[in-house]
Amino acid sequence: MQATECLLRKLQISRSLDADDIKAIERLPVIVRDAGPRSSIVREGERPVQCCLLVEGFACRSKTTDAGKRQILSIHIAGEIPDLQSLHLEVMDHDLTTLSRSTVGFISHDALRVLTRERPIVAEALWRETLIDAAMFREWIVNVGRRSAVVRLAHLLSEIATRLRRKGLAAEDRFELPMTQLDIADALGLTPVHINRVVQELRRAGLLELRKHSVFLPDLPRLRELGDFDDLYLHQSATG
Amino acid sequence: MQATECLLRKLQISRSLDADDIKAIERLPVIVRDAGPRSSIVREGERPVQCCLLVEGFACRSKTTDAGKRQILSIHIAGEIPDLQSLHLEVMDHDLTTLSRSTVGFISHDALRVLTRERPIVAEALWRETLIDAAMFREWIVNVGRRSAVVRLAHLLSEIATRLRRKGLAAEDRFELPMTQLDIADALGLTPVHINRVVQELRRAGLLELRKHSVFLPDLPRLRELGDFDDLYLHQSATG
DNA sequence: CGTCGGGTTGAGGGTGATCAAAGTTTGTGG
DNA sequence: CCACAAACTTTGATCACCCTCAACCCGACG
Repeated sequence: MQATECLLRKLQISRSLDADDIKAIERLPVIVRDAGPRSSIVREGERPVQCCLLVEGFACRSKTTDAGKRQILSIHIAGEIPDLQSLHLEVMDHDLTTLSRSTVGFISHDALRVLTRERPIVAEALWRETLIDAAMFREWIVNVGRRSAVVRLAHLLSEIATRLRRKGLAAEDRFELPMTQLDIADALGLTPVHINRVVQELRRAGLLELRKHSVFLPDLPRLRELGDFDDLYLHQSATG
Repeated sequence: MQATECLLRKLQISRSLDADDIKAIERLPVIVRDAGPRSSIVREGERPVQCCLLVEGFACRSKTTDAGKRQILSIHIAGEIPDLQSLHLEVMDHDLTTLSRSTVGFISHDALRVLTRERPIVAEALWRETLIDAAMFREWIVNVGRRSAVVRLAHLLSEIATRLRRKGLAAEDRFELPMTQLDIADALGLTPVHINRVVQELRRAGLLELRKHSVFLPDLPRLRELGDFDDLYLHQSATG
């Protein structure tokens, strides 16, 4: 019950599920497990029979090119189902890996399919989640395709801060982020060396304090402006 | 009836819809219209009440940064519904524009919602389409994030060739592509000047003939290899 | 025939990559 | 609690890919 709670919180933000919907979700059989840091949940090429609900911790999706370069596609926080797409896409086209030590809940595709076929409103809420995912991918494309290194980093930090805040997982300007500078580099399509320099640039500008894995953003408005960040693409506003 | 035909062809590739499903889709009220080249279909910030079925022609989705740089997010060909996500995301987070003169069919959200609530299998087929969309975004991120200019272009051409072929819209190695070099630049996160040089590099390598808008790919296997292209992410294989 | 969008070419510059090494923190086992 | 290894961060020097700016060319179209 605890595991599905965070899922419920997420889905209810945007949809009004009725009491039966909520009960049905709470009845979902979830197998909860702990996962070490940097452990693989699913890999490209596999055909999962379950989805992974991230109950606590951080995870990321990534692909690796023939040349061996890794590109991180998205960062995931508690309450999200990073591989929901596997419900209708038979084979994984990317990897899903934890960043921090995490607790994950596995929900079988069968159970989810029963749920979504019987409860179209729940199906729509889940569908919507995958659409928001896609919206975040679009913004990610813009970030790596059309912005300079500093702006990319400012944007990434702004996004994570905003999402953590929305979920009530952290203060907006201060949170733990279990990514190394190498991870950040792979997220932004840059090299770790250059990330280091850009981090220092943000530090000097008074926009970032980063020690180990703890982030403090002293001036979020300016960071957002620098990062060309507009949260429209997160599709969380009250009005829709 | 003609307009929904191409949609049906698409959905049936991956799903076995029953006769009633098919009838229900055929009964969808579609308003068909012609659209000039480079005309806007929906813009960022709008709240569409309909989806756009691309019956003929090419379209693309794009976003523009504060700095005024455009990033193309995807190319769309006949039979696709580039803004299907608007069914569950109230406001557009990007633009949808035609590339060539096109014919488009508009289907109201209301009609689609009725259809998907009554027919879960159709809903799943449409959901799946949006998931494939997301998979293409992921690959696009890798393309702009981690590949060199030549490789990016080779990849883009390989993808378009493969998709056109799959839909039976063109021979795999020869097709019309109504994109200028500026469009290609915006798709790959590069400048038109550099695209021009890279096009010439592919020409010299005997991998591309590009005249006006007609593309010929003399050696697709080598182009695919150069472009690091693996069609897994298109999720079209017979086995899943 | 002139204009315009788009393609092509050249020169020079800058952002970020690469390579290499040293410094720092974290974790582990003695 | 210390010693050591491993992982990560930082710094410096050099390099290359791609950008910028600018001009010219070409074909389409009025």
